[in-house]
Amino acid sequence: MAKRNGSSTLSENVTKKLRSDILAGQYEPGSPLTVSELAKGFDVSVAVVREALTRLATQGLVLQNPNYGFSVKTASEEELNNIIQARSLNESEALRLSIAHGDLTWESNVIALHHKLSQTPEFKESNQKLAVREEWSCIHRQFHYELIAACPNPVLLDICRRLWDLSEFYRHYSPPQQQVRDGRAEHKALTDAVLGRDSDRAVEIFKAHIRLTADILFDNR
Amino acid sequence: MAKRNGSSTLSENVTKKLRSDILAGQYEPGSPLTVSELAKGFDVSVAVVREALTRLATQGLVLQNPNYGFSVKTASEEELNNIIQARSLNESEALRLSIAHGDLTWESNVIALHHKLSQTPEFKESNQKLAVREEWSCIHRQFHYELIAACPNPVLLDICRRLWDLSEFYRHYSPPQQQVRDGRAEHKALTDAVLGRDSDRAVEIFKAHIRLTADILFDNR
DNA sequence: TATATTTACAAAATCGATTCTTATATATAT
DNA sequence: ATATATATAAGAATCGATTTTGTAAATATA
Repeated sequence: MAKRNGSSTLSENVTKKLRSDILAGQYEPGSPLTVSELAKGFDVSVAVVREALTRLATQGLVLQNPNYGFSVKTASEEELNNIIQARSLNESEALRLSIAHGDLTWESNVIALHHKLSQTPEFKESNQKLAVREEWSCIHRQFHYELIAACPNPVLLDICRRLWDLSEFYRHYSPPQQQVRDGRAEHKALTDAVLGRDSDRAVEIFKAHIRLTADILFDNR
Repeated sequence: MAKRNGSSTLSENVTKKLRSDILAGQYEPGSPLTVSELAKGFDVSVAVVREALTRLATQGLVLQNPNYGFSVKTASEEELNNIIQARSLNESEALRLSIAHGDLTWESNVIALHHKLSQTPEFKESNQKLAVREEWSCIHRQFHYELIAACPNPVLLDICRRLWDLSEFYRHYSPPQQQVRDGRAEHKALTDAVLGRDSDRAVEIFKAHIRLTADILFDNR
């Protein structure tokens, strides 16, 4: 850090790094984020870190208690359900609109990303336990985002993006998955429905897909 | 400003003031928000204003161009339509959930706020033109928020709150209304449907209500 | 004249230091 | 023993100054 490259700002860079660190599970949920410590770690001033934390707090990934400082967002099954419900609502609608408006280029991108996703391993063996690979995580996100990318409503897309971040948070922090389901089949079916312009079916599959994700995370049966 | 009261922070206060100023139409859409000027105006340091602007930028009321500064959000008919679409989706769902979960206290609050709203004049004559009264604006907001207050999903409610701010922005900045419709009848019908626990009807009225609001603002026929 | 380079300036971004808050520990009083 | 008051230290919030960036005017170059 400490040096600016091109036209970006330190605040922007620190915000991105901090966000991806939090989403990648670098910090425990609820653990304090001390401004001065982070500033030392990133080798920037407190103002920069403060601005980054303020951004993340407004987005809900970080909590802010006035005069008490910042902490990583906490996790609860109840909140995950609420996030899934909101995502289900907004991403389904975005998906419908995307299917209705997508052109050939969009179709091609969906196919390309589905292929990429299907060829990328989801887990890695590290220290006896399964860990989600960051690369897969990234492609998975791109795939889901591409599905709704043709939605012509940026306001809706922005909501979807933020809700995605919130669910992504849970993917890394929750108790380790008991079962490993085959997401590949679901992604394939979803892609087929989308390319076949079958909105109802695509939405149906999508809703089941994210519902199941939540269930597995907290091991509901 | 310059002095802190109780447990709140300067940043919080400035954020609130700035937000309500923007929503009340104090600044032109797209006009620059110079940090140092605002700091002088509020009698605080630049850091405080910067933090406030960062928050508002993350919420979409302010635009931020890296190394170029902040400006008030711009307004377009297209964006208003997108906001209305997102609001329609989220607030309708929140309304359904609220109607399904609301208890007696909630019912009473809805009745109380509807009464208050119905007894408050919407416009005031100032310099030949109609201006929205801030007091009405505030009660109107409270009324709509109370309708969905019993929704048990805070994530959804937060989305609704933000989208409300974005539409509120348009209420003050758009070209002056040609026609003055009677919102009272609509609010009455909406309240009746809600208290009668008729979700479908309530949502139907609500959607028409906000659709009409957008149409009038940009004078669509 | 048109284009490129330099300079000057205003405002943004960043910094390091100072002032406030809160929580904890210690002391004093009931 | 419990409650209240005081001291202290860690960290948040704020400040004013410094550095960097982008814009526009001025100058130089083709």
